[in-house]
Amino acid sequence: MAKQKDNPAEYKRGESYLTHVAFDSVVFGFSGEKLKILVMEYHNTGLFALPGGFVGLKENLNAAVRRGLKERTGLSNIYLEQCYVFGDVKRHQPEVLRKIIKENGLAADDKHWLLDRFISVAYYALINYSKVKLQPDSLSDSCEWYALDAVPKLMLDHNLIVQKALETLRKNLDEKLLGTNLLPLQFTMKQLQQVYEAILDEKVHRTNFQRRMLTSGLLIRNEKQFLGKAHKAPYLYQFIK
Amino acid sequence: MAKQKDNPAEYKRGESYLTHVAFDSVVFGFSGEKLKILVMEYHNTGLFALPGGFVGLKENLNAAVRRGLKERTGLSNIYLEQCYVFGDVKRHQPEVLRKIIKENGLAADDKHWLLDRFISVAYYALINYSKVKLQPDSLSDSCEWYALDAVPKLMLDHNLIVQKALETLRKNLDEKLLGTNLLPLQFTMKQLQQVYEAILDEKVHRTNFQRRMLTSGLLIRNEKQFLGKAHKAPYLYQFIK
DNA sequence: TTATATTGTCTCTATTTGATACAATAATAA
DNA sequence: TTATTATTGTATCAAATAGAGACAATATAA
Repeated sequence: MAKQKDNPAEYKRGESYLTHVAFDSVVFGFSGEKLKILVMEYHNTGLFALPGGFVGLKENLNAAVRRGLKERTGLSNIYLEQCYVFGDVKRHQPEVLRKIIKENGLAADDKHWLLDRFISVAYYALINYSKVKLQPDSLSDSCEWYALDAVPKLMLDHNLIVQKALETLRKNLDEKLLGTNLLPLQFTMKQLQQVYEAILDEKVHRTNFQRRMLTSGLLIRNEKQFLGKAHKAPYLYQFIK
Repeated sequence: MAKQKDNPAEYKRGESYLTHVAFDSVVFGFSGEKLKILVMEYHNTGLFALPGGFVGLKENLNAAVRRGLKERTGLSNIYLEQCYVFGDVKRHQPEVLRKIIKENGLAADDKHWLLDRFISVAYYALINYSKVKLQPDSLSDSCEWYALDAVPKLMLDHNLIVQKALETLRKNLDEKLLGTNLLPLQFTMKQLQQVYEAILDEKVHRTNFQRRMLTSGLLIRNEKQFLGKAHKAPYLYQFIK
């Protein structure tokens, strides 16, 4: 639920956002054969959180999430899916938010809109890791990639959100070769296999995987990729839209 | 987004609910070999809507939805799943809500909380049709079953919500024999097949369906059901929890 | 030229799915 | 009592799909 907007007065009073509604994004990237997600860290608090934000009074929910992602990653046209709404009362922990507000030199009176209860709509996003330019916002001093097996303890129920996002991603993985969203436009079969293995967290049989991908009819084969390695060069594939 | 609570003053001012957050439920039942859903009609307005409601200030989102369903159907322990959050600006149509408020003799001043913009969390529920005792609320004069192919034009984006719920249900149909939630505790294979056919809106191959269900290991076979028909009596099955 | 690591294809088998045949049977009609 | 009828449950084909491994092709290094 990290903030992403920075317009002074309205922002402080929360007048430009829908009250009680927030969103959080689990942004997946793939690098070094690992699945990673974006995590923000707040100034001087030791608190980690998922990138998120609030919905403008005249803004579509999905558009708000895209705006947030754009501000953090610089990317538009991101693959994005809703995954779950977290609406339990116990996720309301004003003391946590108060800490963040205080450390940022804002007035943390009890009426501050950030101290209210929020329902959070969770999304997951799949992005091309190498295209991202990370941008923290004014409340946080970093926005960094963390491998899934090294995600720190996050505030509120954000670790739960990560779990739910991963489950949803796994469930949806096969429809239209979702995994390709984590790769550049052109990729080798091995890369695609590694993405699958990272998401499913299990090994995949190489030649059967290759057969399945090729017979899916969703890939087109391009020229070969010569990397100067002492073995047969792989073809480059790309997803057919 | 039909209201479901009736406590006078607070209700009018909306002080007991989270602002901007609503929920709508697509309640599926199975009867007469058809899939049906619950639809409410508002007094004197010709407006039809899904049963829904709002979330208490100290109430879990999921609990609010269960409360709503309990009030409408009398049932607890309903099978319930989130399906999507509808958060577009264009679903905000205060004139529609104003009409409902007016026809119910309430003060429809421009500040009425119902006229605000709402994000709606859509759920679908699967219930045992024969167990339901329908209850309209004070704003609506009916709460009735409609076959899926005979659902009237609903207010706002509620027809879209129905569509999304059906899609989600179809996608989830196979996990843990979802369809059994629409049947009594014990049922014949034919009934289960009819539920599948109603949900998928297509015929299913009888003996292959039977094989698939039996090998799933999720059904236990009980005694036979003798209905006095001039043919072999079917076994009764039930879902293993 | 040979060796090496990897890629792409093929094959063999096992499993799952689709389609059909057929025996079992609860009530009814003869 | 016996034959008839509409189903139900099971078995058995073939076709499609998935799992496991063999092997040839090949881009570079030795």
